[in-house]
Amino acid sequence: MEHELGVKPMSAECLQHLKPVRDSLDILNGKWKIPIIVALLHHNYRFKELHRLIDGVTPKMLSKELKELELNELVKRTVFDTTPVTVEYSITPYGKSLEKVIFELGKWGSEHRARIMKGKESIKHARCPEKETVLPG
Amino acid sequence: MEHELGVKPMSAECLQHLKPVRDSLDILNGKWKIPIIVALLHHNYRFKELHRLIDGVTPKMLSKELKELELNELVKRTVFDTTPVTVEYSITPYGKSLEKVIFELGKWGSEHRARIMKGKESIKHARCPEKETVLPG
DNA sequence: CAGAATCCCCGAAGATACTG
DNA sequence: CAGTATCTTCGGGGATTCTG
Repeated sequence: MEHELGVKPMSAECLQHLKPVRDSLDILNGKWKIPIIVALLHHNYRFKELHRLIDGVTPKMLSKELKELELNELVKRTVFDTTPVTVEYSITPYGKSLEKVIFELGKWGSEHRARIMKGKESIKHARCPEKETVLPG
Repeated sequence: MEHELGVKPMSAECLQHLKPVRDSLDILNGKWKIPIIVALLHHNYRFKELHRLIDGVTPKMLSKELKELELNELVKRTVFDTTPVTVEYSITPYGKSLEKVIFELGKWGSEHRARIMKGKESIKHARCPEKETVLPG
C-alpha cells in the first residue's frame, strides 16, 4: 500500500477531507443560492421581492433554489393566510452560520479581483473586471 | 430611492458584495478543481498520477480544469524534456492562499454533515451519508 | 506519457403560459 | 401573489479514439 504510484504516496486520507468541502460547495452551488442567502441575511423577503431584487433569476429557478435551501434548513418559508396568500422567506440561525464561510469566500474573491486588476496581464481570466452591473441605484 | 419595493430597502450595496463571493466560487467550481488543488497542496503530481489519484475524472476534464487553474495561477505546469515527455503539476504560492478558504468550507461542510447524521430526520438531503467511497486502501 | 479530437447524450435552465 | 407546467434549447461532460 506504500507506493502504488511509484515513489509518491496515495494521499488517500488527504482526498478524504475533500468530501466536506464538496458538501459545502454543493449547497452553495447554483447561480442563485448565494444571492438569495446574502439578500436574506439582511432582510426577510417575499417571493416576488426576491424575484425583483435578484437580477436575472426566473420564477422557476428562484423557486427551485429556495426549495433546496429550505431542505437544508438554511432558509425558512412562512405562509401568511392573507388574500391573496403571502409568503415570506427568512434566513434561519443555521443559515446564519454560513456568514463566516461566505465572508472568507468574499475575502479571497476580493483579493483575487484586486490581484487581477493590478495589471497582472498574464492572466486573461474570464469573469472579473467587467460583468454584472449591479442594480443601478 | 428609499422604498422601491414597498417598505423594504433595495439592499443594492449588499448584493454588490456578492461579486467577489461569486468570483471565488467560479474559480473553485467544476467537479475536479478542489480535488486537484487538495491533491497538489500535498504533492506535485504528473498528469497520469492525478488521473489515477482522482477517482472518476477523465483526461479531458482533468486537462480542462488544470488549464483553468493554470490560467488563474493557482497551479503551475512544468514540462520536463525527457522521452517521453514528463509534465509535473504543482501548487503555486497563490494557490496556497486558498488553504484558508478551503479549510472554512471543509469546516462548515463537516458541521453540516454531522448535523445531518445526528438524526435531523427532517432533512432528506441528497448528498451526504453515502456517496463517494474514497480510494480503497 | 500527456493530452487533443470527435461523437454523442442528457440534464440544467430559459421562455412562455397557466393555476390556486 | 406565489408559484407550477410544458416545451425546447444548449453545452457540460462521458466514452472512445488518435497524436506528438
